[in-house]
Amino acid sequence: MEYDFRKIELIWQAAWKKNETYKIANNSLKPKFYVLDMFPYPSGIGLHVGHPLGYIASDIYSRYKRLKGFNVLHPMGFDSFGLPAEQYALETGQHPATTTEKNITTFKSQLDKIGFCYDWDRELKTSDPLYYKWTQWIFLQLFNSYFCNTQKKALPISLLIKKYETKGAMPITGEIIPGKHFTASEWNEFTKQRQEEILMNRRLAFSKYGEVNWCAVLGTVLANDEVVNGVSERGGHLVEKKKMRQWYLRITDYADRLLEGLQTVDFSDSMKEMQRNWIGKSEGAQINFEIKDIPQKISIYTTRPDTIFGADFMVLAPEHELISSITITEKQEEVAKYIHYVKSRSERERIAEVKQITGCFTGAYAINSFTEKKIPIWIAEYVLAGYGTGAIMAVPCADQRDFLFAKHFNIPITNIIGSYYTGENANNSKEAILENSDFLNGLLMKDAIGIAINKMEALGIGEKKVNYRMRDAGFSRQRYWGEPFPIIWSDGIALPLDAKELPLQLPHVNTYGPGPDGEGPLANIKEWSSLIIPLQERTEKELSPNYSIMEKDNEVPGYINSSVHQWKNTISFAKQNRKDTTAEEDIIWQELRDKKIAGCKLRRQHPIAGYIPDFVCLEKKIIIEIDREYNNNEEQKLFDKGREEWLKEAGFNMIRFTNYQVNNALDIVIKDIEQAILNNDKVALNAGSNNPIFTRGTGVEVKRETSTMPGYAGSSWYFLRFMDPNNTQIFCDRKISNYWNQVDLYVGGTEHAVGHLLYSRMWTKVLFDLDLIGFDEPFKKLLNQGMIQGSSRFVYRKKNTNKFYSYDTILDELLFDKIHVDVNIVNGVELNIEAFKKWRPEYENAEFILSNDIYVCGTEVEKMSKSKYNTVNPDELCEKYGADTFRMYEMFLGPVETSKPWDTKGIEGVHRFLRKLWRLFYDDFKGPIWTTTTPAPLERSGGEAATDAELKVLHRTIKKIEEDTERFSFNTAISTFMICVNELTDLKCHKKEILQPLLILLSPYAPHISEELFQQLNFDQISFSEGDLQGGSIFDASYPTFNSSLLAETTKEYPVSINGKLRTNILLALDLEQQQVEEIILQNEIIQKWLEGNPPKKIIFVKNKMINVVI
RNA sequence: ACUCGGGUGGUGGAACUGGUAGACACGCAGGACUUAAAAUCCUGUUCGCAGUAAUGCGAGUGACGGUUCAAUUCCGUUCCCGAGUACCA
Repeated sequence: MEYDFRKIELIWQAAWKKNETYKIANNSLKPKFYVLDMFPYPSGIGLHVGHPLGYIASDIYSRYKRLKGFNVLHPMGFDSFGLPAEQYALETGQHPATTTEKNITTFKSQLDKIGFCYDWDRELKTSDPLYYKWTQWIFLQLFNSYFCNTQKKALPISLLIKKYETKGAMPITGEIIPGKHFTASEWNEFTKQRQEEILMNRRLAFSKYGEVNWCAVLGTVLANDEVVNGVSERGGHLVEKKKMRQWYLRITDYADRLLEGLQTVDFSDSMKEMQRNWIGKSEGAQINFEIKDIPQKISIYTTRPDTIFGADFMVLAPEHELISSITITEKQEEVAKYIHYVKSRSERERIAEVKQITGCFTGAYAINSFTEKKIPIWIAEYVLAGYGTGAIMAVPCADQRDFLFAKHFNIPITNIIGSYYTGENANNSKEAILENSDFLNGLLMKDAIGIAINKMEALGIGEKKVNYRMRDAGFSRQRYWGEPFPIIWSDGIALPLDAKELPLQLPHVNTYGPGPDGEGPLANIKEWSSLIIPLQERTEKELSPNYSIMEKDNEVPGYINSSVHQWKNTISFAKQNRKDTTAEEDIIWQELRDKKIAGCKLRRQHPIAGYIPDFVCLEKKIIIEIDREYNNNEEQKLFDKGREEWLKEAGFNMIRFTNYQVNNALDIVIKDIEQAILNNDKVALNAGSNNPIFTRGTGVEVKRETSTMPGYAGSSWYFLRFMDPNNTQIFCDRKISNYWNQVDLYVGGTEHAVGHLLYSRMWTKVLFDLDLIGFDEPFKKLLNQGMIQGSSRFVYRKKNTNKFYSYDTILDELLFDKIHVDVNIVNGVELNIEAFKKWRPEYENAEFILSNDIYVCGTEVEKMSKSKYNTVNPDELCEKYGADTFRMYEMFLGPVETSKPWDTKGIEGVHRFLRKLWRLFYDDFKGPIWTTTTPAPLERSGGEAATDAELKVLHRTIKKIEEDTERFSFNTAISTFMICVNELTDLKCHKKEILQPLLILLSPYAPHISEELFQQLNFDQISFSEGDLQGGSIFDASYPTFNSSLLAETTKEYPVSINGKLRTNILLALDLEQQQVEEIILQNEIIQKWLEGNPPKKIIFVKNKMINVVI
């Protein structure tokens, strides 16, 4: 019997699914282990060979841990909100929900072919309302919390309000600053707007005016990475900064804790470093300078307060707010000109011309409080408005940029560091002894820093200050395909929705273009965003319980509205309706007819009072309506509304869907229906009826927030939802999150180093502070996967001809067109000429100039991408070699963390290994050849016990595989398997005693073949050929235990070196001591040859290692 | 420019706290089986020199230098490649 991997893999994948082998319980006596892959975005292009690398690594580790006796959580889901789907929708008109769903299906089928052990019952999609309900809920927690600076943690904002009401906001020491401090009674006198404004300054999720990249031509706001060199990535249109109301997360408050937390997690040094750089903490001083003749003060930030006496000028950022008030009259024109110049400079120019020195003097002078010295105040673009205070004191002798600036504008330079300053360059050393520095004279600079700050604090002119480079995280996007904010704006006040009003669903739209004034597409849907309800506009008639659409309405199929006495008529209409259905109703009915949701049945066209709903759940009193075209008719809308009100009084809630939704987002429709029935907490799910307005809005200007949340919203907490994915009461049950706790192993690429990882770390800390979870770091250990690059192939066509020259015949590449060729039609570097001719019609008649009868292609390592024709599809490899081979080859390629180019060629070697393994069990002619000493009833017998040599091979393998898997060194583990199989083949070992433990070791790496052989070894033919796992899966076997005594040796082949250079090997007993060894060594012929009769200077002997003779 | 990684055969890579450099695999060369091919198996394969050969000698982990009985591993200088950050005061 041959190794038929196609058949084997299909059987076992189906069997594992059927037997729920990967289903994981939330409670177990076993210790827990949580392995997680970074949330993938389901792109439309599908997987290439680079994507599964990390998934395979985490899969191996999960299976290994399971065998080691852990309860292993290893889920998978999709970060399914995001721009590409929306972009695609803009281009093709297909709804993002539809394309996303399609992509996920493809993605999943690709993953399944590789045989991962995901518990698919826990699958998540961030765009699923049942999921983003909780994203919105957590947002509300952030909105309703503030960071307490004394306790250094998040607290409910209600505590802050209480404090303001009773104590106000007063300084602990020092003066009251108007606008910042207030008393309790002042607070209570403030208008609602003012109070909300103050609270907004403390909320962890807050809204303020911020700058966005606005592209007038595209009429939309662009993300930073959509702006390249100051123009839009698409189309190259001009992008300018525009102030708009935006949402932010106050991540800066968590900067210190994010830094401290890094010490408790096991991330790579480079990863921690990146995060530290991003946070960019610096300690220094904020110093206030008086301005000559002007009452205001300039506040500057510096990390080197010790150099204050070397401050020869001040520099303000061109955006600094004091500029207009300090500039003297004579300089005003010049300053205005300079500011205009700076504004006109595009981002591109500013970056490109970093070295160019520009600036402008304001004519104003600051005063050094220690010396009363006048210091000129300049403006220059090298000072950034966003960092520190947007103003610096320039110390040219100690800072290179200040130095260049001073030289350029001929500003005299004061030397405070003696010989450390050469006049050629600035010197930023902290080791110099200060001169010309008043009370700091004679001090070492690094000692002077603290002394200077103390003095400034004592004099009240400055204070110690910590600065961060990190900014608060922008949290709104003017886009459609994201979570809507559960926020209503009413007269400038942001009102949160109530938790029970969640999820606030994304309304379905037909166009995805931007809204007015840079708002997102949602702003176009007035019936969703605008919440001014014409309550008073409704007529008496509509509100009356007896309201009905009269006889004429009978013409409208599907809708009958009558008073009670028309009941009989109604029933016969209902019967008729059941026959005359619409296509959309049929679609829904197919989905729901036999499904019992929460034990409830759904009926179709079942009369309720005088009304015949499309579908109704009588038990839960929920009506489902599918709206058709005529429901958009204004008159019809009024009728519908009245009907809805009336039914509500009868206790029926109505949810509505459009035909469009049914046709394009059926899964969401079904899910909504299920949830409405499951919850039955009177939460109306449909956007139109989800309306908090009656209690909260003032009715003047009430509208929903039309921005949506960014991609990282859903991915910041998904690892928690995986623990308890179906909970309808809370985002994750506390008992369950206590059990699973942190992610023990998190696998993913470095591209998420600062974005996703920082955000999810912050969210975790907030949830921890609010006592919603019991740990404050999400990921205990991070394993970075390297990128798999593409190895591109090129053909060379002589310019203006159709002649292709083999790469090694080419002398001057410039005479040729270098063309990417599909790597799948190249074998190594040899082009498959026939396939190439068929590849593109224009190459059909191509001529080839060969070398040694073959066409050699050029090669280059590039990013793997469709456009470079260097992608390799995992499906094809699984088809050709099997998933086990594919998995092992990806791992065999090298360490998981390093990037490397893909080369399919080596895959044969791994495949050969699996076939060789198979041959330990099966002979092509003889069939099964394994033997056992203790045969099961149906097993072949007559085997002998394993020999010492065989046991040694096995146990050496156990030891090494365990060590290597434990340290994620999968490539060396695979080598070890190869060595083991090679050795067992040499030993002609076919003993179950040896082979079965080997299969268990191998099963995390090659699950299909291992399961197949394991079942064959233990159970009868009939059961395993059907994929029957009655006898238990190999994944529930227990891991072989390593027995060190089997490896104990009594002798060793010692390498003997002369002066460190290996000369010979000598077999010695391990218990020999130095002296005995020396005696033996000196007898050795080769050693004697090298000694040439002289005695050795020294003999170094390291037991069980080596011997070195020094001569 | 700064910070962090990394440079080992024709290729991917191995060598764990300094102790036999090149495991394992690809590729290549030769051979066996076969009418032939595929598949499979066997042998060789860091480079140079000498030898029919077993083998011996020399060089060798980007380059140069140092520490050490011994360095791919530790230290210093330098070159190259990759990643991240970028006027951050």
